[in-house]
Amino acid sequence: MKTNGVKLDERDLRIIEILQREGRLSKSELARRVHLSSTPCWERLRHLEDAGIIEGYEARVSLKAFGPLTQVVVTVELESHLPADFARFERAIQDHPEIHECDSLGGGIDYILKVLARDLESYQAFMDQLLSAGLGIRRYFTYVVTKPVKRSPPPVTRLTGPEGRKISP
Amino acid sequence: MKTNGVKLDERDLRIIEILQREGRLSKSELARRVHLSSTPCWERLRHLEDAGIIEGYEARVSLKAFGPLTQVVVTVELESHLPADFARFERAIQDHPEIHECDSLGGGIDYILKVLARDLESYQAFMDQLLSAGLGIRRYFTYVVTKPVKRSPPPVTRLTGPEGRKISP
DNA sequence: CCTGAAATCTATAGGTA
DNA sequence: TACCTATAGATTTCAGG
Repeated sequence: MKTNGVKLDERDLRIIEILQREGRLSKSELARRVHLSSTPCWERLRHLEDAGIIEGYEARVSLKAFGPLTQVVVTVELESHLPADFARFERAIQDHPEIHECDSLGGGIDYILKVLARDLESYQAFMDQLLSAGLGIRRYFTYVVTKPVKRSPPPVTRLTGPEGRKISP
Repeated sequence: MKTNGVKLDERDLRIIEILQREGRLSKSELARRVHLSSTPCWERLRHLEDAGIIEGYEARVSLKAFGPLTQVVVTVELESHLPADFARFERAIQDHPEIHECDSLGGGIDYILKVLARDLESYQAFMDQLLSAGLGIRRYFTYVVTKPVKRSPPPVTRLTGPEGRKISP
């Protein structure tokens, strides 16, 4: 990984913070918010994007609007922990849009998945298919999401020191 | 909840799909992509936003760029399952930006949290503080995220029938 | 759903401290 | 280096068909 560090000052962090919550704000309004004229603000934003600090922008969709839908959290333990087995599982995960979140975990659970399905029946049909795919899944646990309690952008700007800080893109 | 259903056709779903991945696409380019001129496309988008189907837009930030950071998945079980206890816990969750995801679950775990911290030490300090806050947490399990495997927009447009479908906003 | 046009925004050029 | 103003070209928004 290249570690050509980049200094981000308070203004850069503020730009990030604003766009994490209002991703489609116009560049001119953004400039107003951070007390800059449009050019330097535009240059800062371009830098944040080019450096890969801002990776992209996403519309956030209301699941309720499309409801009824079923969200499920699934924990997965694999049969075997050889690197090739992990790799095969992780590759397969990418092919299934139903799985929209997956993290590898330490501490007794190998993976945690977040699955979106029309209902529990189609969730189970999906899992049956996944289990039959020869991915070396030893066991899994299903936890239905009964209520989404909170979803907010990762607080990256709060975890960086108060003064300018090196960032590795 | 008002259930004034709204019909979404293929074009609307396509608009949603595109903006879920390219949230800052210009409206004129969006119109090009869905083979419309800019006015009707603009009207459709405005409707999706006004109806709350598209809730907002977010910049996606690279956690690696801000690294080293520690992501932790935490499962929580409460002492007591009275509605007031759930409510108190859920209210408290909102006040902590470190917790950027929280879902209420069925199946033996009450809540699952996603916590972002600078390192394991500050994660533990945060949890100690949360445990001392009198939220009725009986026990919790910590699973460090060793590798983010996948993150993609929820596939809402795939879960809706092929023809126009009623949506409740 | 279209065209057209005024208001606004974007991206760049050129200049100051 | 970091900021500014000015401006041509693109985009957004809306009126009218």
